[in-house]
Amino acid sequence: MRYWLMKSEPSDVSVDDVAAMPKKTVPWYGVRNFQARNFMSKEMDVGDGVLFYHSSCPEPGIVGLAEVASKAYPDVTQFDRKSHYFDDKSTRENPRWMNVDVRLVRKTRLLGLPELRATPSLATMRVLQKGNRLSITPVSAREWQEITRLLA
DNA sequence: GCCAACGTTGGC
DNA sequence: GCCAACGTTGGC
Repeated sequence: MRYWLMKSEPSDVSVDDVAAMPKKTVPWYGVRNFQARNFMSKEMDVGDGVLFYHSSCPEPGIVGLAEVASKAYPDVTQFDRKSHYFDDKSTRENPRWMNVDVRLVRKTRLLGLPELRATPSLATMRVLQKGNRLSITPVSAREWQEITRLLA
């Protein structure tokens, strides 16, 4: 069992959007970074814990607890010419991009960036490091426990 | 809108 | 394989 932080732009897919989905499940499409892709395709397992994070918005931070709900499979948006995420280097035979499904377990209060930064036990979190841009980062068991405690 | 940080591309 | 140029992310 591992833990992850996954960023989404709420103007694209917000925690409320996912809460409104059937089964509260969404394909985590649009990841176009090899390291983040590899986390999904090589390291995630069904049932792993996920911190649902809103980025590029007025109040960035953790907004929900979720879980990995499927193994990785080809991201359909890479084949869609009309999609912002279309990739002409990708073919059905050799897809470059994969995604897992993520199921929202529960929406939480906003645990915003300032509060994360103000919590000494969370100083190790990748998302708090200067210059971090990765949209998917591993979270340690200790960090996960501290965050679920703050959200209890 | 600014800018720091980082990833990718492509010429050599 | 190096590295400059360029593009993107994402907080502020």
